[in-house]
Amino acid sequence: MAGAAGSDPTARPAPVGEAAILQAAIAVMAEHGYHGTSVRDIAERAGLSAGALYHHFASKQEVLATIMERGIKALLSRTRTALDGAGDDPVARLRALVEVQILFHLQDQRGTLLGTSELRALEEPVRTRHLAKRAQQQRLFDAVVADGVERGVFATPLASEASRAIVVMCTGVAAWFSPSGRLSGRQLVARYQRLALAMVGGPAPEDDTG
Amino acid sequence: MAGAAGSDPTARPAPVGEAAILQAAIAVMAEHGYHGTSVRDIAERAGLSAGALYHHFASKQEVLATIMERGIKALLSRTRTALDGAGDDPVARLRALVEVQILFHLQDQRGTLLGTSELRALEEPVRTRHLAKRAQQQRLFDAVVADGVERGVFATPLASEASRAIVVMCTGVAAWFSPSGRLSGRQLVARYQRLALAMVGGPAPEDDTG
Amino acid sequence: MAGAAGSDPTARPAPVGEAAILQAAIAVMAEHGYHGTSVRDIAERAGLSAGALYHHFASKQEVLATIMERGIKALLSRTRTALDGAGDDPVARLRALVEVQILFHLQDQRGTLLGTSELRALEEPVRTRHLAKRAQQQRLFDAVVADGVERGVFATPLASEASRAIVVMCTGVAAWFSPSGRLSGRQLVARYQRLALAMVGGPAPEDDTG
Amino acid sequence: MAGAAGSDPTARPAPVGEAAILQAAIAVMAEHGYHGTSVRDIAERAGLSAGALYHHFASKQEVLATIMERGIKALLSRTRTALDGAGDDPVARLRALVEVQILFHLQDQRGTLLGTSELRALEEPVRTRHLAKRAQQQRLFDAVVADGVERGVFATPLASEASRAIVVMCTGVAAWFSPSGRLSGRQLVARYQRLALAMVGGPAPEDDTG
DNA sequence: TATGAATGAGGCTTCATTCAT
DNA sequence: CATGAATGAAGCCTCATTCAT
Repeated sequence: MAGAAGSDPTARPAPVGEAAILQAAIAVMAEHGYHGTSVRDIAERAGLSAGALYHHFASKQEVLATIMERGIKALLSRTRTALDGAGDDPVARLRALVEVQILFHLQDQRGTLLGTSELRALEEPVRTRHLAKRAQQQRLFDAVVADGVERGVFATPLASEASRAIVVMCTGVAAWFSPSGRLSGRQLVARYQRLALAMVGGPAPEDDTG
Repeated sequence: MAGAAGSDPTARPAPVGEAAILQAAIAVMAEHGYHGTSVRDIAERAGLSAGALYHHFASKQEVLATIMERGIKALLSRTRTALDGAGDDPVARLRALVEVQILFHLQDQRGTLLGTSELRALEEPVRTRHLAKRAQQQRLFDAVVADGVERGVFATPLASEASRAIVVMCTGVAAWFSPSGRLSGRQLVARYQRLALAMVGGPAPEDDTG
Repeated sequence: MAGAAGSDPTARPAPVGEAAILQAAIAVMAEHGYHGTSVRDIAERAGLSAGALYHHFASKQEVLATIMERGIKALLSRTRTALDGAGDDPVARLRALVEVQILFHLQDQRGTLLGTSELRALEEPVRTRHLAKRAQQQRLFDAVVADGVERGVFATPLASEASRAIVVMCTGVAAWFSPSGRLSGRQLVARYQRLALAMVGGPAPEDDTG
Repeated sequence: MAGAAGSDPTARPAPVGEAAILQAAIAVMAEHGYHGTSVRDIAERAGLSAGALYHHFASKQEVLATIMERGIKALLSRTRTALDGAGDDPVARLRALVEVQILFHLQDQRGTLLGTSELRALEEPVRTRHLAKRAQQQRLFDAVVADGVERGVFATPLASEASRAIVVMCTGVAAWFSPSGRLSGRQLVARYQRLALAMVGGPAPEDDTG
């Protein structure tokens, strides 16, 4: 069994209980969607019976809500942390934003897919709360871009469109990126940083495209 | 009844039969997804009984397949037509691509949402065919960008990333655009054209942001 | 099959649809109670699948509500009709009340059992409505007894207790009466009429105990 | 905590273990019926977990059986004790029967409701044993009434109907009596004694209706 | 074509019961 | 004794699909 012996200190134990269910649900729901996934699908993948799932969550909907809430909270938190460590320069701040956005969505590709496609399956009031957090996240980008424009570092007349497009394109990587593909995650970050700077009319970087 | 009298020559008659079903299905499935939508939901919205739907389509899956196939074919066709009329200049060609991409997704916002989120619900072999068409569509963008780079009109070292990001961001408008919002469709086109040019390192345009 | 041939003109056709379901539900629920009866139990007894039941009723609860509402309405209606035909004499009126009460509960023993034991399973607001009708029914008895007392025909100082006890004892016959038992329904009516008159201190009748 | 300190010598300690479970089960089952009550409902109300309940009873059915058996035994025993203390006079004996019957059902209204409505949920062979005890109880009334008739103290020609009706009406008080209502238990006893005597054609009492 | 009843599978959830801790 | 996680059966209900009318 996975994680049975103590031989490999780096091996994570197979998740149990709540964690196993959430992980299974992310995997299955990302593939088939909320309505296309049955509680049995989730439970089977998590290694327990359908009924047992209800010892950890009150409903299938609560499973989705938990996934969505944790996901957006983690993204917001990591984004804020990145900004805190990025200093004052708008270029550095935008690059930090793109980096964390790309890395986050790559590490949690399936969660991201869920987050974008299953918003409609989220019931109120969780849905409204979730949308508010997404708007917060967008505003973090808006503020950096606006600040750069104000200080003359970014030259675009399309601050808000650029800001939204950057978020959209960074989120979009989750839909097509493959870890076994042509580019590594780090390379992708570098390229999208450059792309983002181009979109806001920032200074052209030295060659950093890996 | 809607569209009964011929008084208003611009009023489209209420669609019937197949057309009514497809229109209803797009509306309902865009909101709740394929698996979140029942045949009854579609039929009710189309104004007939669930059983009657089966006189027009063999299955719910066939309804989805029809929507998806028609959608991607129309997009490809309109894209090709736009390119045919755009002349030889890479800038004009890219602008034409962005224009048709944006306008198409705005005119059929719900169909676009379906196309991106319900690919997973499409069964083989339709799914593979659909993916091939999407790749064709992407390659039309890739070719224009690559051509521009080759001819020195576009300066980006990230041709393929930019090309994909342009498609992603244009498709993305369907998810947030509101006809009653700040920008008209035409203004949006102008701004996304400029944004796209910035992404590929094209020549900065005169001010055209509306 | 029941009702297949036209040979017996008195044979009622096997009920179908709604009627079959209600009849089946009364039978099964009277035996096992609302919560002890599954939708499948009802459907099987009615000769259809569990799913088909939902073409006729929105829920199991609606089946119960229909049974209960029809039952109490029929009882009230028959009671009022009986009073209308009973003339002015309190003795005749009380006898009419007892007669209809007994006959009704004998003809629909299982429905009566449901009505008394499954009130608790009835959800609001149907439950409150049902209780109001039951109170109306009781008041019809109360009025006859009070009138008899006022006019000196009944001698009891316990009008309201007697009135309630009469209703309780008449309703109670549904719980123990057997058509194959010692007494016929008509005999039972005669005896309970005499008993009721005794309870209100009415005039002793000639011998009418069958 | 309830009953924690010994300060109030009249306060009963909160029941624990078996007693708590039985008390909880009576309360919950009287309201929702056997099948409408889950083991969890009982356990929660008794203040323990569902699993713990199985340290005290082998099954939900055993809980019901225990309640029903203890109830009918107590009623029979108290009835016999009352008869033993009532002397030889049929009037006194019938009054004693009614008194104990009413008081018992008032003290244990919910248990009585269970006893009448959940007989059907009782499995064999407990059910048959229970019915036998109920018949015994009825026969105690039958015997007193028959004796009174034989000795010319009661004048009714409907001995067995009256006897059954008396039991039914006395049991029925559990369904409607409210301690906060118009009548006290003692008053109710007096009135039902008078009513019972009227039913058997016994001698009219002095006024004792409280 | 259209309907509405029917079906059998499957959906989410609850249940009585067991058992390791 | 008590807990809480687990299970397999079952409960209510919805679904996609079929078919007689």
